[in-house]
Amino acid sequence: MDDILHGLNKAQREAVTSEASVLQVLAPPGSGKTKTLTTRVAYLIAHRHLKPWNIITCTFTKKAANEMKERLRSFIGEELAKQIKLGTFHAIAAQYLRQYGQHIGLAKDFGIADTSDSKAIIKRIIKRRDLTSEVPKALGRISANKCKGIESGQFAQTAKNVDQQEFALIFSEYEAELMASNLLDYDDLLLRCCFLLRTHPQCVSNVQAVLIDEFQDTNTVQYDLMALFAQKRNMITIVGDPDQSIYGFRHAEIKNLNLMKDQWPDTLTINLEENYRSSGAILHAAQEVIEQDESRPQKKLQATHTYGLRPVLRKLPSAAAEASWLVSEIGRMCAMSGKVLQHSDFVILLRSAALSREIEAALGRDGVPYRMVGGKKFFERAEVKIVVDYLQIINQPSHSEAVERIINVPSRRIGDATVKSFREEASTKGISFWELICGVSQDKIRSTTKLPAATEKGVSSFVNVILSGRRKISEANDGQTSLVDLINLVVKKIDLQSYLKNKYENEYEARWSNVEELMAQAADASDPARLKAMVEEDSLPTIDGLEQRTAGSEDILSIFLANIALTSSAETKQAEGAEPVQQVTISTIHSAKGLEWPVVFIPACYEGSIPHSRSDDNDEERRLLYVGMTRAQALLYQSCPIKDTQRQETIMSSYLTQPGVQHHFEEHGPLMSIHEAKSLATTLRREQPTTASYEEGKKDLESELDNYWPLNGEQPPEERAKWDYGKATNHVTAFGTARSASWVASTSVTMQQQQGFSTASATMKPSFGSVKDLYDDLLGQDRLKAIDKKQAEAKNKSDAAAPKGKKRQIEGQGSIAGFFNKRRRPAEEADEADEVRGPVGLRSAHSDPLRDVSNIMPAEPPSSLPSKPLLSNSRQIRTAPLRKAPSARPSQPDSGYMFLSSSPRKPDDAENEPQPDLDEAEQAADIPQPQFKPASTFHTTSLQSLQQKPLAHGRRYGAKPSMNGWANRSRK
DNA sequence: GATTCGGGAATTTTT
DNA sequence: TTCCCGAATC
Repeated sequence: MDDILHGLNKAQREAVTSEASVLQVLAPPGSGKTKTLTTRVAYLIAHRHLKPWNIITCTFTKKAANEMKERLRSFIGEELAKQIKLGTFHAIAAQYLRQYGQHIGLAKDFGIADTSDSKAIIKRIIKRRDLTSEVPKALGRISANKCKGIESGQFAQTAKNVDQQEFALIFSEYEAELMASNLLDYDDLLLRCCFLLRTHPQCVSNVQAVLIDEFQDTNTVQYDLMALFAQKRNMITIVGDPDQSIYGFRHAEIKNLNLMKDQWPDTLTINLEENYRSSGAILHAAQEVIEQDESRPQKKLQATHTYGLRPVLRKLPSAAAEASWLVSEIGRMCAMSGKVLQHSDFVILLRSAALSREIEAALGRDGVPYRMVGGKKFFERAEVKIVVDYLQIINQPSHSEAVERIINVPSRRIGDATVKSFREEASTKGISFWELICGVSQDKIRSTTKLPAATEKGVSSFVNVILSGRRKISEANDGQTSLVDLINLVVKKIDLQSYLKNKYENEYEARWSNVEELMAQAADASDPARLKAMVEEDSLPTIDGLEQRTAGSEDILSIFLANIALTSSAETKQAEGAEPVQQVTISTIHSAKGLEWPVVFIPACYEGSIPHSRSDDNDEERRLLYVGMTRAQALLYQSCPIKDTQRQETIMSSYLTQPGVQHHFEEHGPLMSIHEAKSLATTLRREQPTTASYEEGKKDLESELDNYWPLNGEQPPEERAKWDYGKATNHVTAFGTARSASWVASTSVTMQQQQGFSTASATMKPSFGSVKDLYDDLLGQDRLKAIDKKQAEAKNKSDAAAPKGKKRQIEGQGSIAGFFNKRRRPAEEADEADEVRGPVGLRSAHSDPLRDVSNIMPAEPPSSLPSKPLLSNSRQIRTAPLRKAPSARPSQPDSGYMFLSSSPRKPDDAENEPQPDLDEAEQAADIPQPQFKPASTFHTTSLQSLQQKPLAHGRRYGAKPSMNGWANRSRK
């Protein structure tokens, strides 16, 4: 008992051990939700003597399911853990349908239609009927209805206006086509399972407990399914957080929380309130954002960490600049943190996967290893999909979608027209597409479709591939089924290698390695031990008097394919004993849910991206940003290019420009003094960096500061010089100066402020300028030369060795002088720019800030103090007022930086606040926290596989984003 | 007449 | 990458 409960706080413990039959655990991000749920499962088994195979646990993503499985394994051991029915709603539903589907007239080998199948079907219906509906809209509408449990017949009866009737037609034809191909779409899996459990409650008569993760994301059908799973004993535990509801587009119903209370009036609700993940500064900022939603009930959120480093909100000239800044910050943080941070500690969270382009390119340029999660999935990559489609058809030839998709891949001179004719013929003859072409090629059917000789040959070669595949399976039935052999057969028969070589030329290797990856996975799945485990895991407990169809080894292909359809991520298993690959993660915010990283970047924070222009639920977009922000443990970066990818001016996301938000952010990356590096390590519960390791890390750094890109989002001088040559005068009149080297010149802020009134930076607090001035001056005068000197030395050194990352080195800067001039203009040189800069009013007050600090320090801290505690009745950690700073600012640069960055706690705290400080953080450190293990839990792109298999072709993380396809474009 | 090929445009989030 | 269009090609 103690073992299991060890390390839980009071509320978590209460939730885990609760006697309540129906239990809701509501919990903010980072409060150990999933941990609580997992522990409860273990507790139910160990102390309530529930049988693992009678417990159903549903998650929303495969990833979450795997995480939980992993954790359970360490809790109750491999044996027990694998017997728990744990998976996504869809996976569990599919399991029930495979085993009991015959009771509702479902064929055993039903296929699962993925989105592209569904789209293709709808598209065809619309074309055939000459309708005006748009495919994605129709699909969404179909899904919306299905999620609410409305079937096509029902809808047709209530359809009134033309629009509804047209949709009713699409809906019912869509259903008919699925049926004809023996396919279930994602919604069908849930719906049919509901139907099964309603009509045959015996199927779940064994179920003792049902647990649901991320309950706020359930839709109506999933809710029903949950209730049906639990119908015998009504033992339900859910965990969730309405603030993290980001699946409205998938018809999630937050109402389900209340519905549950209505349905089971004795539902017990337990709130978890303590956040163990993020630094106080990050929580404050995130809280400020989520509280903009006024319809939202107030909630407690208690930070357990120190305030830490303030989040960063950075402006940059363009998406490309943003990407390159981001990559340089990753490098800088790795170096400046005294070895506390490494690549795998960073994640880049995107609103949409398409935003990854520039970032992948920038990472590639600097040779930073990365992997992409979400976005294009492994099994949807064209070359993989081809093979998978062949397998689908071999497994189940009635899968007409797949047939149509690849009958002409590689080209067999079977074009759209032929396909269309076949399709129509098949439907008039009442047979499937496959049956038709099979008959035609064997001269058993006289086709009405006229075929040229070449096409006819193409058809029979296609049929041949499928038939030999099927033969292979039936032969293998008595011996060993080998998926790998099957794949090899397909690959050979269609000569996939030549096809890929032709089509992708220089990308061929990467493509082919994806196919190899698929084979590796197939090999993995057909390993006898693994196969046995798979079949076992896939089986439900037997129930007396209920006929069950069991999976045999001949079903390995079915199971393999079903797994593919229900898998968002193909995890590449880490080779045992191998060093985990250190790589940065790129992910969509949606896919990052439930996970955490030490450092989080959220780029492209502008209107249209987040909130997304296509979204109609502003609150959900805000929650999405909140989810993104709260993934961060120690450091959060948000950024906004002032021009988007189309070079259009952007407006910063309104969530970040609301009054009260901006002062939670720093305008540039942290200075990362050794003190800050130590505090970072504390938040992460890692070993403190030593002075030696800190200095060591900095050695090879090009710049110790986030100072290359001007804070106002303009181009840095060098880049401007490139682009604006000859147009400089315009800029002088419009912006004050073309040389807006705001990053270092002591006076640049003056200019920025003037500019601020006419640009987005108007939200900037004027007083903040002086702080920045001081910052700049310190840099300029005290530290700068030393830094540069060291850098120049380092540079000389590294020049001798092979220089890495030369992207920002400036041409003709062989001399150190050139380096100084261009990279870090010393303050005295910057003065000459003043003339162009105009009024210097503000500047006069602190022309010598080093001597006269008190003059420029505002009486009250301008911006760094959160306006209010997160909640009035909770103990909060605050930053110290800056006013203490002058005295705290001795001549040693280090402490000066410390104070400027305003992140570490100040002596004031001790007097004013009951401080949950280091001591408490250390207490918290005793609590074992959910540790995310990126390398083993994530989908890995082929880029990783490229790295793991030493590449034959010498291109690792190449100079271009080789996998996202955009590379095609730049290829001539 | 059908197929292929090239160029240009658009691309939310997930099971 | 996919989709669409129109022109070149079989």
